[in-house]
This record gives sequence, C-alpha cells and structure tokens, in this order.
Amino acid sequence: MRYFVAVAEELHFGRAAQRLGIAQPPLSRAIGRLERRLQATLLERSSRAVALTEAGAVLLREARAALDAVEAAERRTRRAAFTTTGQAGVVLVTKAGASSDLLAKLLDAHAAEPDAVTVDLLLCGMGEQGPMLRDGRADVALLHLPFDSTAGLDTEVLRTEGQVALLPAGHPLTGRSHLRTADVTGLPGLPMPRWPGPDGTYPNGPGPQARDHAQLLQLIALGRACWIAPESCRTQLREDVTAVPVLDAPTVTTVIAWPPHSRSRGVAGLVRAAVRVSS
Amino acid sequence: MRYFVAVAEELHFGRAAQRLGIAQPPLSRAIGRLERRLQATLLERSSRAVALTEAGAVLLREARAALDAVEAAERRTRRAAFTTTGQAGVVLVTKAGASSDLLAKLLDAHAAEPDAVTVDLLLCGMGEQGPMLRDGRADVALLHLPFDSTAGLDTEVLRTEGQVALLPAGHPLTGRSHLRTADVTGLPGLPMPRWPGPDGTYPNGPGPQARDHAQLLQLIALGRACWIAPESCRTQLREDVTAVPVLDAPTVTTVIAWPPHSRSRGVAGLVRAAVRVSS
DNA sequence: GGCGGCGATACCGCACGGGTATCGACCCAG
DNA sequence: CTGGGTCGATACCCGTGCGGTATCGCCGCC
Repeated sequence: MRYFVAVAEELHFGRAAQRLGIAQPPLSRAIGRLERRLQATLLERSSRAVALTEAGAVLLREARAALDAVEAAERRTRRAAFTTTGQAGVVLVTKAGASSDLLAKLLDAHAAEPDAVTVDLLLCGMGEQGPMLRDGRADVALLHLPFDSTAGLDTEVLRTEGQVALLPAGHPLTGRSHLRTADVTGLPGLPMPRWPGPDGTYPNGPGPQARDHAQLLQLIALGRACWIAPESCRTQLREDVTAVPVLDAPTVTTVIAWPPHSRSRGVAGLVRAAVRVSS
Repeated sequence: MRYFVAVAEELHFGRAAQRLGIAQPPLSRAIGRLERRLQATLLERSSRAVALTEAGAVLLREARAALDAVEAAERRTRRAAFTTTGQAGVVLVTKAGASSDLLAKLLDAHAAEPDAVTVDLLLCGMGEQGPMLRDGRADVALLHLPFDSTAGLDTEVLRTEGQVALLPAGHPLTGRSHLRTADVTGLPGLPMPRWPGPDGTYPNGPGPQARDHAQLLQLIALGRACWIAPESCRTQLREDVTAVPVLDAPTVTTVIAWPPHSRSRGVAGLVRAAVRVSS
C-alpha cells in the first residue's frame, strides 16, 4: 500500500521506487500483485504516462487513511511503552503562538489535578494538527474554527472570540474604537503579509513574506504590513503594535479535539481540565 | 497486527492461533517480533495466564482502527473497480425499519438527479452502522441520535422528531392526548420487550423477547408489551396498534453520516439529495 | 510426584520480496 | 525513416521470513 501511494503521487514508477529506496522492477511487480489481489485496475499505463483510474483514486484516499492509522498505532504504542511509569504521556499539538494564554491556563490546571499524566507539547504550522492526530504524532490538539477542520475528530468548544486588526502604533486607524474588514484590506502601504504554505513556498501576490509571528509583528511595527488576528493575541503584543476590534471579521472558536477511538484516560483528563478552565 | 488483536481478545495463544488458522508457534514468534519491533512489552505471560499491559491496551485500540482502515480500503477499491460503468456505486446502511418514510423519499429524489450513482441498500441491527462505515462495508449511513454515536463521522441533520408510545388498540391510555415516560414504564402486564444485543443474547430481566419489528408490533397488538419509538414510525403501524405522543421522551434526530476522508462524488451527491429532501 | 496444559524454542522447507540484466514499446530528433 | 533514449514489464537469481512439526520448560493440580 505504501508502494501504491508513492506511485499514485509520483505517477512515475522510477521516481516512486527511488523515493521508496527500492529498485523499479520489484515496485512494478508489487503493484501488479496488488491489482490482482484486489481484482482492480488501479493505474492506466500507456507506455509514456501513468494515470490513476477511478478505483485507483478511491484506493489512494483510503490507503492514505489506512497508512496513517497503522503509523498511529505504532507510534502510540511506542510512546505508551516508553513511559514506563505506568502513566502514559499525552502529546498536545497546537499552532505555534495561538491561544497561548488559554494553553498556559490549561496546562497549569491540568498539572494541578491529582491523576495528571505527563503532557508533551508539540507546536506546528497552520492546519497541520489534523494529520498529526491522524498519524499518531499527537493525541490531542487545539484547533481554531473556521480555519482548521474538525472532520473525523471529537471536540469540545473552549471559547469563542472576535478578531482585531493589528496596526502600527500611531497609525491613523488606531484612533478608531472599531473597524470593518474593508477598512484594513487594501490599505496603501499596509498589505497583508504572505505566509508559506505547507510546502514551504510563498503564494504569489503583493505583500512582504513572513515566516513566523515574530517576523509578522516586526513587519507591522515597522509600518510595512497589517494583519487580522483573534482578540486573545493582545497578551502577546509588543508596545509598538496596536489592536483594534474588527466587527465583521469571522468569530474564532477555539476547540480541543482528539481522534474518537483513542480517548484514553490521559486524553480524557486533559479534556476535562480544558473545559473546566474555559468555563 | 491481526495476530495481536486475536491474541489480545482471546488472551490465549492456542485459541487465537486456531481462530487465525495457523499453528501456535508461528503466532508466538510473530508477537515476539512485533514486541521487538515496537520495543514494547505488549503481553504479560505468566505461564498460566496472559494479560494485556498498558501498551498492549493502547495497541489493541489502535490496531483495531488500523485493521478497519485497511479492510475499508480493500473493500471500497474492489467495489469501485467492480462497477465498471464508470459510475462507482455507493452503499447506504441504516437500521432495519427506521426512518423508512424518509429513506424512500431520499432514494426517489436521488434517483431523479441527473448524475445519480447506483445506491445499494444495506440494513443492519442497532448500532452497527458505525463499524460498517469504518470497515468499508458501507459508505453512508442514516443514524439516529441519541441512540447512535457519530464519533469520527461527518454528518448532516435531516430531521428531528418526538417519540410516541406504542400501545395495543383499545388500551385505556390510548384515550389520552399525550403521555409521560413514567406512564408507560412499569405498566402492569405491558413491559418493554427485550432486544438481543450485538452478540445475539438477550439481557436478563422481565418482558418478552422480540427479534425484529414485526415481532415487536405483534406483541403490542396482542397486549403483551408496549414500546416507545419515533413519531415517524406511525406510517408503518398496524391497525391494532395505537401511537400516543410521549412529551418527555428524548427527541430523536435523524442524520446522514459518512467517514470524512471518503467523501467521494457519489457520497456527496447522496448527501445533497438528503438535505434537499429533508428541508 | 507425575500428569497435563500452555507458551517458547529448535529446526526445516518453501515462497515471497528484492536485486540485476534485459526486453519491448513508444517518443523524438536528425 | 531510423537510431537513441525513456520507461514499464519480464526473466532469473538469491536471501530472508513465515509457516509447519517436534520438543522443551514451566507451573498448577490431582
């Protein structure tokens, strides 16, 4: 299955074999065997190009999920065995820099519980929490609707908040008590920065490039950019950046999420602490 | 992994090997290899009994999910390949006898769509829809909250309804315009029937045994039982069974659900038809 | 203390997965 | 039109791994 996913992604047996660290002939045979076993034509080979069939597309989706599941099984078991203390640790993943105030309260409250298990923190980029939960690198996540997807996860809502515009201190708009989205998009000289996607490349378009929150805040402080972010980011602002509420920006909901089948005692305890802190 | 799940469920190498159709020594070695590969002690062998360790319990949960995922991948791919028409069929699973009016409307509406795919129906017992979706025997399900769990599934609400008490025609309570739960529990001579669990055995206690809806209705008509069911069951009632609203019974919500990663074109079309029909 | 149940170990054979060499089909350039 | 180059399939060989049978070691129990 790993083999098939590699070929389906590369659409090229040679490159796929290279990526898998094996030679090309065994790969061809493995795919052939898989097709015979499933009684399905997965790939259309036309001697110059390789294309996915309908059934191949189905298998690609399902196989990715299945591979994630076995990877998760391995990783979680390894971790469970490694923490020999009897208390299995739990890995909590969240976007770097998001909800840090809530996170701190959550960790404090949880550590104070009598039966608290060890919590390892894992910070990631935007939208990577889902895959992390699916393949077992993490057990619980903090997500932010509507940006992250909770598909396939169990969740508890922790808080909802409005958003604020981040502007250079002293900018004319900082005198206003509130703004609308239209006020801060297309400001001359204050574009929204571009973020790198999951593949590390920046989208085309105007605006400076920012790799993390520190760079973003510095760009704003220098008067080269503006941004819209959840209210709670105010606790992490520098003095030379000002926040002004944006009334019509979408409300941000912070939720704690976990894969439904892996609700271990450790996960359950952390979730309980989270809802208690947030209410 | 299949081997480990078998051993973990039987807690006995000999029986597990028998169930797997292999001899006992290879099974012992396979588990040993797995433990070495994961660097974890999964089972506590004390020469007279086998017990799960903490890590073993984790792996059991995760391995079940993983095995379901690969089984689902195999099944869905086979089905996608088998329907050679270009249009991949979709399997819809629901509890036998539940929401049959809505189901009929849904199937009609969907069949009338221009790009409708083939829909195969699969009827199952109570609470079996989740596993069916997980291991690929079905692609979409009709669930009924709060009885079924939607953990790990994407859903759309189709309708919510109250519940009614099913009583023999002519019973004194059928004169009332509405009832409360307490009115129908513990009625002398009219107990709630017992249903077989997933393992096929009946729970202990009073009340007659009923294996399906026809038996249930007959028991009610004969004045030997009563029952509480969603309102929509009225369309399937016999003349000798009367329905009376129960005000404080929990509201039943019918939802259409599917595994989030497998939202194929066929599934999406069926869901669209469902929400259109229900609104 | 001997017997029986149960998991682990020893040893053997086959079959499957991987590697190298080569073929056959096709595109393209000259 | 033909030769080189690319790419997947095939042929053949080898080693490892998995499964089977026989047996051991341990422990509870009659």
